[in-house]
Amino acid sequence: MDGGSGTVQTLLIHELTRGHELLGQLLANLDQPTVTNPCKQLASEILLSIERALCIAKASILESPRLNPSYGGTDSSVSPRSESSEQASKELERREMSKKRKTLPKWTNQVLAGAGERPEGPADDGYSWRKYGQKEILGAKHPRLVTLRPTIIPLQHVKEVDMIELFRGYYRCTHRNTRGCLATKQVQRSDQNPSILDITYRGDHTCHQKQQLVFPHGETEQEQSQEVHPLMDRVQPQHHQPELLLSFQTGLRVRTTGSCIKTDNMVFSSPLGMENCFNSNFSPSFISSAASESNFGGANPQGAESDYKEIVTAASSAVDSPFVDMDFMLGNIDFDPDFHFDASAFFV
DNA sequence: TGTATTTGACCTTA
DNA sequence: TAAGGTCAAATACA
Repeated sequence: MDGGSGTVQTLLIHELTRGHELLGQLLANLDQPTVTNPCKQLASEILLSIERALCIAKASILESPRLNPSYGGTDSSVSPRSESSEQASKELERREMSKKRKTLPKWTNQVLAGAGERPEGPADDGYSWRKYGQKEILGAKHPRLVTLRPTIIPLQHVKEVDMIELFRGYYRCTHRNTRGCLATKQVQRSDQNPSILDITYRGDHTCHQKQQLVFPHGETEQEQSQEVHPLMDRVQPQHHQPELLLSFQTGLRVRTTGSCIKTDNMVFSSPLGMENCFNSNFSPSFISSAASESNFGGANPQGAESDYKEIVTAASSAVDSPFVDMDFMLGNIDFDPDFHFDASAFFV
């Protein structure tokens, strides 16, 4: 694996070097007050370059635990150890995993639970999930409708909606063991509106179940929009996506505040990880409720026939993740002339 | 027989 | 200490 991390480091150095060079060119151009377009282009290229470097760095960080022989996956090749040392090791692994999960980006989807909606939410969000647990929701506002235990009440006699009301289901990526994919999701009935399911996703898929890895740089945004985050393709019919992108390009200003990137009416705080970093222009978190309304409002061709629609609400905890602040591609966004980018912060 | 789900126990965190 | 989250053995299913 050392070779792999060496390649990553080389890429990182290459991208940072290129960013530095481009920045030098930009500074040279800034000395010519009449020339503005090259500056703009250079600024875009620098951002892309720096962002690639950040993604590479993130990947390097995320990969590193797997290089560690004590990584908590199922590794049958681990040599036998004494019982006590094995226990201590397991305990250590558990704590490390716990810390790691805590830093994973987290975001929530709200899904209208249609009739027959399964507790795990949409039947297909593009990834395969494996249920690993279920817990009763304590302190839920909505009263219990049944006391559910399959051994007490036959499942066929219990409405699924009743089950959702009582429990939070825990799901993880099927490829967790085989590919070390740490993505998980939790599904529960919304406390505010029982007809809505809250689906909380945590962590990005590193298993590449659905996405292709890399888009050719010159690919059109429409082509890129066909390959969206698994959550996005539930948000709206795909033919609406170019319009959405257009709205980003024309109607929004981008500003950065701390680790979040905001627009005038929404907060960008992407949960995307390495795989999406290179091929997505936006994440589910980009869709504010306002945007959802404007795009959904009666124009959804699926309309009432649709089993559900998703309302992407927020990136609830991504803010405190050190990995999320620049996780989307700015290449397709025209910069506001007033936009100020302080690249020096990246070189401290 | 392999894979997915269920569920009680256990661990972590606030 | 209670609640959230995860593990892993038992069980179900294709």
